[in-house]
Amino acid sequence: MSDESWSPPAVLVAVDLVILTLRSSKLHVLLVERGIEPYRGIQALPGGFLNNDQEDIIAAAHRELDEEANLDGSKLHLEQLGAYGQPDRDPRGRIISVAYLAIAPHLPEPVAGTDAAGAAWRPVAGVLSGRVKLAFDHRKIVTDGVERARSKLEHSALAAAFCAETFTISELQQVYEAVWGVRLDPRNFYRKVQGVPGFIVPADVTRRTTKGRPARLFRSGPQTVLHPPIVRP
Amino acid sequence: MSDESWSPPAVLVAVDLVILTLRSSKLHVLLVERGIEPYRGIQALPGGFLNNDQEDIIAAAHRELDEEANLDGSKLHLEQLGAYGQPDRDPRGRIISVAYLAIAPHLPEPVAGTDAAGAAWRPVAGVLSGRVKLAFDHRKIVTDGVERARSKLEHSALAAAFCAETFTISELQQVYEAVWGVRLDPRNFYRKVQGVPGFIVPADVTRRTTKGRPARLFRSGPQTVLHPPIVRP
DNA sequence: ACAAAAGTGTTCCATTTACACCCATGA
DNA sequence: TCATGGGTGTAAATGGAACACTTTTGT
Repeated sequence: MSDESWSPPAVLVAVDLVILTLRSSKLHVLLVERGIEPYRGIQALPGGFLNNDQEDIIAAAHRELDEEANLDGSKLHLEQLGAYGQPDRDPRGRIISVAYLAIAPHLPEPVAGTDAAGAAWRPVAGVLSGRVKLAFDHRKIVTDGVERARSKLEHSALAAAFCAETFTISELQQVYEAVWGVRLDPRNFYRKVQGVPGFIVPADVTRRTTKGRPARLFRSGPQTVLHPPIVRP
Repeated sequence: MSDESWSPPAVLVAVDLVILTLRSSKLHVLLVERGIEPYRGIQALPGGFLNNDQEDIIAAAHRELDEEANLDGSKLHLEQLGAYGQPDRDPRGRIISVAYLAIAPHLPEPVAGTDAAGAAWRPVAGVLSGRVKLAFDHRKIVTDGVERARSKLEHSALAAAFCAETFTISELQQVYEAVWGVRLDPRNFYRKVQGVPGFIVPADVTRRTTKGRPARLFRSGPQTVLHPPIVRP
């Protein structure tokens, strides 16, 4: 404390990404297989170190999103989860990771093309249950990310980030059902969502059709906080 | 990326504390006057650098809580707010700050004795409105901390952390009113709080008295998440 | 015509709100 | 006995859950 020659320790800062999306109505997270030690061959979150000491942390998150997941970060939802800094979390030394939560829309493309070895969408259920082993403290980070997403569906317009630019109300319902892991009544959901001013706005008279009566299309509205909220059952 | 000799940049990591408490039924935050440049003489959050490269971040927060605010960290609520890492946030160079939110009970003691120059409880209203100037990005951090507290009052037992070991229901109500900045009906609040199983439990038949009918005393219950929640009006 | 999904109306029930009222104590 | 805050009862308003029912399309 009173040591004049003392100077604060410098540490390495990494960024890790919890990228969630919906595939066949199930919640998935993007994982990569580690190509180097430690945890070589084990699944891990995409991420990496800051590029230089002038790079903003969220800019590094955007960059990794592009490099490792081939996703245009400027378009999708990205928010900070927090800092993970247990001294022993990385055997290479003191590394503090700032984790981010990203939500990717369900794109028609088959898989995310990436330069990282073996990047793949994995069902979140397998990760949370512990059936999929993760490197470092990444399972804890995924758990926190999923809980954040679950919580934010209630009070924010986050659900729309899982959808394409335009979407039907039942597509939106599938987001809530997949993330929360519950079944919702389509009729009540329909009105509840419509009853939140500014959450979703009608997109033209356009309609899309698969089977049954075509649904109206909507796009994300101006409101980011939901009044009233869509509450979990 | 493909540069073999590249190594990640090391940065300095600091911890900043948003310590909230209630004084005369108003929400206050602990600020210190900076004794050195940059921002000498300006109000700032208590905080400091990691002690060494083995110190856990939350341990550093506990230590600063003790050093700068003379508060026993083991007893009060402490949770991470997030990492603040804009490259230009500190003119001395690249410093990433991990911010924590702490809730201190309203102690009978006059002021928190501290070794930092001019530590004092300041009304949060003055800080949020911009009337009190803060160093670095600390105003943003306080804003985030207060919003976190407001939000967590709804779904968690955080409010009890503002109170002494035992408290009356109307004291608990004052917490909600001060943090949310609203008036609540005492009669409905009384029942609503009692209707959440495990939130508060009766403490003996003991009672305290000032004016009017003495109130029953309660202590914090085992439940940390509130079912049903206490919702903001 | 039928299946399937979209969208509407309505009933029932739990929760919330507003407020009248009673209780226990100090001065 | 009066003022003051603690605590209870209750009726009206609100909002959510459940579900019957109508609409619009493809086959």
